[in-house]
Amino acid sequence: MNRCNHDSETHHCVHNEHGRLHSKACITLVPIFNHLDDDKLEEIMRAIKTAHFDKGEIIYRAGQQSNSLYIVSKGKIRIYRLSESGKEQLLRILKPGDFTGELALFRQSVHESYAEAMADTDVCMINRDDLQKFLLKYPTIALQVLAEFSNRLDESEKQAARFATERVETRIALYLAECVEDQGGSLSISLPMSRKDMASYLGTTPETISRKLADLEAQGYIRQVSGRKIQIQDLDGLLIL
Amino acid sequence: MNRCNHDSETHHCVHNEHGRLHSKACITLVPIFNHLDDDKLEEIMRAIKTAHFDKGEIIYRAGQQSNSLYIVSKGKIRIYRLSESGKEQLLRILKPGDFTGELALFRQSVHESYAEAMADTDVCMINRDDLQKFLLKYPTIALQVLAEFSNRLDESEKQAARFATERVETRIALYLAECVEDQGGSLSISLPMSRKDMASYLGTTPETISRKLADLEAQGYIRQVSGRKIQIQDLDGLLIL
DNA sequence: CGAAATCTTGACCGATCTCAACTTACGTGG
DNA sequence: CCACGTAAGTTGAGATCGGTCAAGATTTCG
Repeated sequence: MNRCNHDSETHHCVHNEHGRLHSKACITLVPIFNHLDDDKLEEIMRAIKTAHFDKGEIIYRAGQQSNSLYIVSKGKIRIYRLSESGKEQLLRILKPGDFTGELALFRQSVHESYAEAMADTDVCMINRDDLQKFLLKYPTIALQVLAEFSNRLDESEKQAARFATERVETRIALYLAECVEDQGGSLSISLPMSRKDMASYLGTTPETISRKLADLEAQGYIRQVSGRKIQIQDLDGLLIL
Repeated sequence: MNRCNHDSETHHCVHNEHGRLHSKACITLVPIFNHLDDDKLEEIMRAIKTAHFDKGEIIYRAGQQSNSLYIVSKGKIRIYRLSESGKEQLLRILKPGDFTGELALFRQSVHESYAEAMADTDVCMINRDDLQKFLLKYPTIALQVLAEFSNRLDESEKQAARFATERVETRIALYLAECVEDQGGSLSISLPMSRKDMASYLGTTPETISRKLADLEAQGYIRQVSGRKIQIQDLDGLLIL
């Protein structure tokens, strides 16, 4: 399964011509670019390559040189870190339109995290030099990237502050609140990940997730419909735990 | 002590002309700008205002509109967050040359954190519109800001991953390792903050910090010289805790 | 030199992790 | 379409880490 040695991902299923088909759909998804006019989009699309990764494949790993920005056009990507002692923490899950690989792109450095395809996924890739060129040529893109980074930094600091100060039950409750979608009147959730990933994301264990969800249900805040389906019974209550 | 209502900080001790004196010294400290030639620096300095904050004053607080980028020219600034349940987490301490206020500047939004002068401090301020103007006019600045954001995001995610996966003792050990300075042969540390702040930064309590430092000393990894002075006896040992 | 703040230490308790058994859901091949 | 095997999720019991509260020691600074 270790077919991904250095650079393997850039050799893997890269289509340039055929990519042109996908890239438009892909790139217009991306907040960073979608303010641009067609000419500029066209220009950027010429620089884009696409690649496919099978479920379970590693797209990049910590320590590897970073060469491009990856934009998800289909599928899902798990971004995670390994801490000093080797334990894994799930940072986020990318959906179509999200991008990754930026961290290492703006410093002369290497990836700090791992990216793994959670399903068969297609990505659009822009290499470092082309991206820098576009950022200098069209500074509004840089402003969009700055805005995106700001959001992500805010997210990350918020998450860190929660780890530092909140109990597990509270972190779970806050996470549930973030997942809420209004389904015809009632507030419901469909969790985007397994208990194991949720535990990794929230800095706990699957067992504790199970127990705390059961507690929240017993206290009447939520109702567990099925494994990943949850109904919120008392959102305000959840938020003041 | 609640003299800082909305906007108070922008009215507080703003000097424009006299500021000109400080700004050059200040701005050349900042990695974001110091690649620029003198003409551009001059232009930027004209947009800079300076302000002074007394020890303990709040420079901005969460929920406030963000209007400018703050660059520390003298003193120290504590940046912290309040979590949902109201507990404080120390995010970082700014020294001269560091900047803050960026988060809210690149989105149309408000501060998420608090900034408090830890000593009498001078800051240089660039307001939002001027900054955007410079970023568009001199895209290399934007690239520098992107690099800085990348670093900060990396730091924040690393910190979050540590909270999520490492025990307190390990977090303390890793923090100590980051503070190490080579003092003529022997590795020594002088902690930049109180136990209380360190606890807030590392997501624990002052009591636990005391205890764990005592443990680390008992195990021969460190030697506590005085309150904030520590000698490292076994750095490798610390790092595999 | 003394008051106040900071830091340390102790005793206790609770939250959460670990390990293990058990149950449920899921995907595959017959 | 069902049976089976495996992965995922749940539950329980016990152990541990780290937090809380309180007392005592130390440092800081006026």
